[in-house]
Amino acid sequence: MSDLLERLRGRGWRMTAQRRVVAEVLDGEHVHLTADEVHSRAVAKLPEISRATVYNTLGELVSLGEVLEVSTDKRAKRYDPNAHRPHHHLVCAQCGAIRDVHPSGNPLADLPDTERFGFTVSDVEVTYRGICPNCAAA
Amino acid sequence: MSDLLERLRGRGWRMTAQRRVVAEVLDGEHVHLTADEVHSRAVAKLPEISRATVYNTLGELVSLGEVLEVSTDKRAKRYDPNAHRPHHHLVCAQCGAIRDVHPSGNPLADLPDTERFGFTVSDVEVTYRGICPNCAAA
DNA sequence: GAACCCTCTTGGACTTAGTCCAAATCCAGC
DNA sequence: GCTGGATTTGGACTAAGTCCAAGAGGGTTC
Repeated sequence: MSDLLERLRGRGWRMTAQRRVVAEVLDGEHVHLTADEVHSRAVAKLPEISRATVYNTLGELVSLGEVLEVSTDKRAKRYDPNAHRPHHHLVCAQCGAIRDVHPSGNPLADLPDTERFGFTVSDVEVTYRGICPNCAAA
Repeated sequence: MSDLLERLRGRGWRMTAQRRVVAEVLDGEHVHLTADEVHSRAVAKLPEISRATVYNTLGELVSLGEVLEVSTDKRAKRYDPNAHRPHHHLVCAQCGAIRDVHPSGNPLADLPDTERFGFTVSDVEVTYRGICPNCAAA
């Protein structure tokens, strides 16, 4: 993730302790954290970091394309540090667990021109829903 | 939509003025309304209906499978009365407009067993993102 | 067609997720 | 080291939705 810090510096980011911590948290575990989870992990490393800063930094990372926002219909948005490898999500309808998956086809190709209504379509987001092995066993 | 009312009665629903109004609102315009928009349209027909009732009724319709919850990453969930014809959504990244679309392939088939991690996958939700003609012109 | 039971509705308080802002802080270039 | 302007802070605020106890009103029964 020092790569990430480099890239950010290259884009004119002023490097602060807070931003470094947020980046470290995202890099540390490749799970899909909510903003609040990022915040509490960040507080563990830098007690005086504020919620507002975490939101700011996450927002900036998203608009730079370094991190993806995922909204599987749960309450809170989640942040996915795996932005550079395109992938989709598999969500357990019961416990909310999320896994990254890599399907074979390209769903963009499945949308014929007649179904585009003049839109310039640039992106697809696919969410598979089902029951995870844990919940199925219970 | 009297069909819908029939189906609901058949499932043991007590038919009240409030529920009828919510069903009418959803049937009236085939757009994707937020709960609040449903509420304000319902108030126009039945001034004393409360927000809690609208939320309750929408939740019941969703769990009966008569209406779909759509969460394109905007703030609020939207409700899609078109639950009986499977379809996906095309969302304008700028103005948030939503259109129903019917792609050709079946994305479920694109997820190989090796990418299912033991999940019992039952559903896919596909959201295409782009810029609508209106916003592109502006 | 009156009475009753039980489901629905109400409205207001509460929760959760996130945004905003003015004042204080602190990075980076000189 | 100083300084200017970008960042951070924390607390108030907003939006969306949930919860609950009390009251209302469907529909069934006689």
